[in-house]
Formats: sequence, structure tokens, C-alpha cells
Amino acid sequence: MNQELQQAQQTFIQGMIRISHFWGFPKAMGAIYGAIYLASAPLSLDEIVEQVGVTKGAVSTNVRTLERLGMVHKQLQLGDRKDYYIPETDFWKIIRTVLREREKQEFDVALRTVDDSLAMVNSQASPDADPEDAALTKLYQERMEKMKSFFHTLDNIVATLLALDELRLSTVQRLFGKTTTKES
Amino acid sequence: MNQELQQAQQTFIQGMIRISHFWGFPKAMGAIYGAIYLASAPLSLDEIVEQVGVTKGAVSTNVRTLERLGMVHKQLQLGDRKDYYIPETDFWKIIRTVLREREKQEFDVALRTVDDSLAMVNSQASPDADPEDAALTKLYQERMEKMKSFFHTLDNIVATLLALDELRLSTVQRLFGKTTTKES
DNA sequence: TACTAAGTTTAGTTTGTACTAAACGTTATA
DNA sequence: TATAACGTTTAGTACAAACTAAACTTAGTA
Repeated sequence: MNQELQQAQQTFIQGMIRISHFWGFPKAMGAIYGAIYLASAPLSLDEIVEQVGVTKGAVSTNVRTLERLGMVHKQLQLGDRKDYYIPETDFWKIIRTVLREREKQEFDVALRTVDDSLAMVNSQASPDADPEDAALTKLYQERMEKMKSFFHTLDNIVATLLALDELRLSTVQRLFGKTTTKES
Repeated sequence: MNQELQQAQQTFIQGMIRISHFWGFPKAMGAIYGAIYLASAPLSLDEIVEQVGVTKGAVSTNVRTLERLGMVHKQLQLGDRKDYYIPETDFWKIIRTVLREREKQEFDVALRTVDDSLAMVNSQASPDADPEDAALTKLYQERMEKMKSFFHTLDNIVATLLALDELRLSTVQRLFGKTTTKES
């Protein structure tokens, strides 16, 4: 590979590292995806090690996370014990998987926690002898209820996105400036 | 404050801690917002310290971040040197500020990095003597271009959200299940 | 002009987490 | 059945980031 290409690849991978880190994923994960994304052929674990410069162990775990998030796909070859990886290049698909695999659970937990604390307030046995407590109860109810319904709205938005099949998604794309769909 | 209310508050704050951590913010930040959000009156720094149980220094820096993100507002009182804080309770507003303050910059950086590496590929001086390099150049161009336009689309979506004023935003809310607008 | 009451800054510590190095399992091959 | 070629797991390390404790402003007050 000539110098310029190599440099372009390195810059690109640096970008992926930064993005990965920003979103709270391991930096190596971004680098690995970058390497796979710019590979002209499916990459084996050792080839990734070579290109990215982290140990096999780290690549092993990170590439597995990438697969769980639907960002890469394992490709086995008959008569070859190595695992090969190819990139998922449909970013809308990736977003949906990530939302399902990572965000959704955490949304649910957040929702549930607020629900729980609201339930605690509502289920107060004694009818607030202290007038100050009565006022506080009312405030808690209002504030928690407000956050609860906000989370519900978010949850609905995410659920809607997840329910959209690829065809419908292209509507979103058209709305906001179409992404090239042409595949290499 | 009676036992049940206190427990509800603690549960709620735990939830805020978790959410904060999940989104890559300091845990104390979530706790502090939780405390301010459930306060019946503006809280001073020392009151926050007392309720959340972290040192003044930490509260000072975290509360400043919260203010920058538009999640709380400083409220000064005449003849009182203390700073008091009240919560921003319009979550859509918060989302917009956070997008502007935090996400937007990072999006831009991501976009620029991909642009840069694509530029490197495009500006290759020599017209690829090696046919393998020529093929790789084409691949790089296609893949990088694809990601670039994806980021552009995302950028447009964010820009659109930021451009929406509150009135328009309520449309979004109505679409996906309305959030209580009533204020306490 | 010293003293107090506030918020901020900083040096040092703690802690969580990603990574390394190496041991480990497993499967194919000689 | 030993050896080699894989991927995985684990014990230990390194590092970044958040927090603590305390020094440092700054402004108002005795």
C-alpha cells in the first residue's frame, strides 16, 4: 500500500477511535471497526492485530462486542479455522441494532427507576400529618410524573425507529438529506 | 421529611446517577441534578453538599457543568452572597442545549476527520502505478464517501432539531405521545 | 485591617476499566 | 497422540478521570 493511502487510513482510524471513545466505547473498538471498514477483503483476527496494534485478547473481546452490536459480521471459510470479519456498512441498520442492544435496556432501567420512586411517593401510608410534607409530596409527584412521561415519549420515539423497516427508514433519509446507498 | 419521601428521593437520585454515568457524565453530576430537581426551594452549594454527600469542590465544578448544559440555573438573591440553583424542568430544552453544547462539536470533529482522510485519498499525486493500489483507492473513496454523507445526514437532523423552536417541538411531542407540560 | 463566609482552583488519591501477557481450551493434522 | 494453529479467558498492569482535602481567592463585615 502506498504512503498516501496508508496515511489516509491512519487518519480515518484515528477518527473512529475518537468517536468510539466519545460514545463510551473502548478506543480499540473504534480502531478495529475502522480497520475492518477499510479492508478490501475479510480480515482475520491476526490481521486485525497487525493493523491496529493491540493484543489478540483485546481484539478478540472487542470484535465480539462489535459483532453483538451488528457492526461487523463473522465470515467463516470452509477448511480454514480462522474467523474472518467484514464490516456492516449500513449505518442506519447499525443505529437500530445499537439502540436495541444498548440504549433500549438502559432506557428501560431509567424509566423503571423513576416509576419506582414515584410509586413510593404515591403509596405513602400516612396522609402527611406535617403540612410541609404534604407540599413536598405534591412536588415530588408532579416532578417525577413529568420526568416519567418524558421518558415514555423518548421510549416511544426509539420504539418507533426500531419498528421502521429499511424501506420506511429511507424516508427519514430523504427528509434530512439522502445518504448514498450505492454499495461497493 | 418523612421516611417514605426520603427513600423515594434517594431512589430517584440513584436513578439519576445511573443515567448520568451511562451518558458519560460524572456520577456526582446526576446526583446533584436529582437533588436540585426535587428541591422545594432553590438550593445553595452547601445544601447540595449536605444532600448529595460529595465535597464542595466537586459540587462546584459539577454544578457549573450542569449550568453550561442548561440543566440548572443560578439564582442570586440580593443581600446574600450564596449562589442558589433551580432545575430546568423542560427536558426538550435540555436536549437541545446538550446537543448544541456537547454533541454538535463532536459531530463536527467526526465529520471533519472523515473529510480529511477522504481528501488525502483524493489528492493522491501519483496515479496509482500498482493496480492493487488503484482498487484500494476506489474502495477507500466509496467507503469514506458513504460515511461522510451519513454523518452529514445526522448533522442535518441535529441542526433541524436545534432550529425547531418550542412551538414546533410540541409537534414532535404530540407525534410520539405528549409530555405533560403543566408546570409546578 | 483583620476576620468570616462564600466559591474556585489545585495537588494528590482513588477507582474503574481497558489493555497486556500468558495460560488455557479446542480442533485439526502429522 | 503429540504438535500446531486458532480463539478465549484470566491475572495483573497502566491510565484516565472523578473525587477529596486543603490552599487560595474575593467580597463583605466587625
